[in-house]
Amino acid sequence: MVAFVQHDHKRCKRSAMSAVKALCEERQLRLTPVRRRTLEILLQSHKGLGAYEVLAELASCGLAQKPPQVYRALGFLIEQGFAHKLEQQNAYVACCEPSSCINPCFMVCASCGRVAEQPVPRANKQLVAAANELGFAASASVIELSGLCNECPG
Amino acid sequence: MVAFVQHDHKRCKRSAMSAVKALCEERQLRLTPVRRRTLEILLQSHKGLGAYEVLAELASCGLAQKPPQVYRALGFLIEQGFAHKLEQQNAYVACCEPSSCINPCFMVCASCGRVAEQPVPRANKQLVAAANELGFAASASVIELSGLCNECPG
DNA sequence: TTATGCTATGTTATATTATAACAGCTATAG
DNA sequence: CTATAGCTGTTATAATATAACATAGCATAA
Repeated sequence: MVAFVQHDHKRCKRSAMSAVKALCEERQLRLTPVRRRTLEILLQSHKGLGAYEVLAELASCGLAQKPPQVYRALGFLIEQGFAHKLEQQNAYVACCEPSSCINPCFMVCASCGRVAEQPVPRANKQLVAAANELGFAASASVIELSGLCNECPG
Repeated sequence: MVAFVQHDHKRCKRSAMSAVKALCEERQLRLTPVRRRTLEILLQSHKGLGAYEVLAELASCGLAQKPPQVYRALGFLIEQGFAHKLEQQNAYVACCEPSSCINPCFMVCASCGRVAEQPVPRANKQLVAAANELGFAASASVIELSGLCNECPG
């Protein structure tokens, strides 16, 4: 869940993947081979992956060869909240809590590149309230912190 | 200051520009014609502008013709905190408080495209604190809200 | 079964955003 | 003046992303 902390990542991947499967059934969506593999590739990594890196992986197992294919798969995953885009990096990460995640905050380590996703309900409330006071009705947020994780000495 | 609210934008531009001039003297930086004009172009607009839109403007007054030129000018302005990049849009905006702005929040209207910049010290504190608890030392933040401004009916 | 429509995939081509690398110019300090 | 540090100009190309259209798979209802 938090990339910076020791954890059983296999378990973490399995649980995200099975949550996604369940959500797809619920929503009557097709978790096709490309989509599924794309998610697996993202789950594999604790860093954000560029679209073309994902494409290379997909290509290496014969599932896609052209940019539109990976962008479609990523688009599907993002629309459904199964993955996120890190806007700072033009990179993509799997969502670690696909069934409950809204407006998360991403922490990106400037040294090792690893990314952790964390809900920040209090900060979100602050932001939405501040925006409301200016007459702005916020419907989505991008929150990305950069800095150093606990394993990378400053 | 807040794009969504009626205000005397000429005054607003003049004040940002003179703050930048002062800061450049203070910091012994050269506010060259390209840099100055780039800032003017950004100040002109309440929306984020793409680098190539800025370049077109610069070209139309004979100040630059090639991408590296505009990216250099934007790089300078951003480094100095005189402008910001909207990561969601790959667009650039002038900073409205160049002498005091840190980790601002941007509100981007999904309908009219206008952008407002706002300091959010409380939310920033929340975020940094939440990150610290996970052992992450945050040094910079990107906070961008999208939604509807008060002039755009939902 | 077969027609129908919807969703997903495959492919070509191209748009958009951004940077590397190097040559030449200019302001300024010594 | 002249050395130098920092800007500027230019070529070329990298990296990211999408439009548009053709094809295939699948669900379902006549």
